[in-house]
Amino acid sequence: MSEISPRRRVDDHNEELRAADGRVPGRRGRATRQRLLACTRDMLTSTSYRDVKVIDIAREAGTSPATFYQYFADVEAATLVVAEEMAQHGQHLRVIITEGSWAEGEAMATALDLVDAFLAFWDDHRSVLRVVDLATDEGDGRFQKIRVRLLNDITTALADVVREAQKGHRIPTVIDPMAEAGVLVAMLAHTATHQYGFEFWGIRTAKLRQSMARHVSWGVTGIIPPD
Amino acid sequence: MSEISPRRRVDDHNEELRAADGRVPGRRGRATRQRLLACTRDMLTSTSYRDVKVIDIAREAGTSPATFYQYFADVEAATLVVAEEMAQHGQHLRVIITEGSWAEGEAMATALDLVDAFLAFWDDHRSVLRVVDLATDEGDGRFQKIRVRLLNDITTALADVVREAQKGHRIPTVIDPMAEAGVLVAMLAHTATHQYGFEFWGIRTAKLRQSMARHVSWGVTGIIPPD
DNA sequence: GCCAGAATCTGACGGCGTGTCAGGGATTGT
DNA sequence: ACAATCCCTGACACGCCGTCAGATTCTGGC
Repeated sequence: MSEISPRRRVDDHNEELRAADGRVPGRRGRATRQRLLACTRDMLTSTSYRDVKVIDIAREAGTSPATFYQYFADVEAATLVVAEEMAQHGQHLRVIITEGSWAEGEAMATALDLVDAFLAFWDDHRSVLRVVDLATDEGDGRFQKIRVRLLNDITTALADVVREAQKGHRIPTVIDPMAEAGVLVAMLAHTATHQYGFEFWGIRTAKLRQSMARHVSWGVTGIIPPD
Repeated sequence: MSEISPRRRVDDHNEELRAADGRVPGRRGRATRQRLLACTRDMLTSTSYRDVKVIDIAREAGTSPATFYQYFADVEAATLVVAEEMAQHGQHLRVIITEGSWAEGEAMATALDLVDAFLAFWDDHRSVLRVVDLATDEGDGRFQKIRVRLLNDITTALADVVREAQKGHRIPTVIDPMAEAGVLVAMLAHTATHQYGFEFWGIRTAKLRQSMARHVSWGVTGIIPPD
């Protein structure tokens, strides 16, 4: 049938994009693709994951289901791209850890910055993050990869701070820096995900923020924060 | 059409069970219902949540889709019952907190017991728990209720320990006991959920266990655990 | 054991979403 | 203006959903 075009140049973005039939999409095609991605993101926030239908995304984007399949194999494939974009935006969290001061008297403030950034980021991307979490947990390697890309930088950055504290003998060496950092990230991620649930049963976010920052600060420096 | 039977006696279980047409199911009916529930549980563990179909559950249970709808409105309704059963089984986690000793020198051991019980419980029920998490996060009140029933007892039990430590001035009173307990439970829950993910990228469960127990122990008693 | 009546199950059907073509518009370069 | 290329969609076969009416199985009284 249709032979693969020998022209494989992509002078456009970073990746080699392909439509279902092997074409390299042009300007109009890429615009449609972006529109579909945006609508996927919207559907994800307004609809239960189980009920996100190709036909709805297409309708919302003012196009037909067949067009959707030109660019994505299924809803999951589109979601994957949306998740990838989100992970890109998460890189700034790392900077807070590496640039901030973890010295005595300043660690708590840095920890609070980190907590705030976490809560804000999770709030902005909650709908995508919950799907990433679910799919990762179900063993989907592609989503797991994204989740790792997002969290690994943060975890290793925190682990570095732990190692520093271990050099100063403020944290026992039996503690594994990566495990310690991972546990802290887990705490941040889960609390951020269920922020609203906590509020719902009477716990104020301000108080959560304080408890979290306290654990982060102590966990990575070994110094008990001042009251 | 069919009037509701005036016989409302239920001398059987705790709840008033009704089939789709208002009947009170007898022995055979209840057995079928249980079979469908078991198969729902199985499908949930072997299939991505999005892809759990009524037709598959029915086939697995050796019956027809129409029979499924006799007992449940949809897959979600059956999942809800499965989740409720799971929450019942989680009550034993509370006992570890209330019965265990949080005295200096013993708190770390109690914390380790709690962590182990958490990891084991989450491992047993991972597939149901991830759906509960997703649905809760999507704003489904029924699943949220179950989640609360499961976690609230644990959280309040931990909060009580925190309050005790505050009386002894080992934890500053600016800390909100429920917030502190909630954060610790979040840490336990999230780490337990993604246990395999951690292993996958080189962090041993034994080390996670240690870091978590350390945070729990310090968080509720204010005492830095011995190395 | 037999039968009426209740309890339970299921075949069949209309409706809707999926995923795939082939073919028809739209856009671009010349 | 006219190809050549790019992009979109109508139409279709398939599969699952959710609901009946009616068939099948069970139960208690005789």
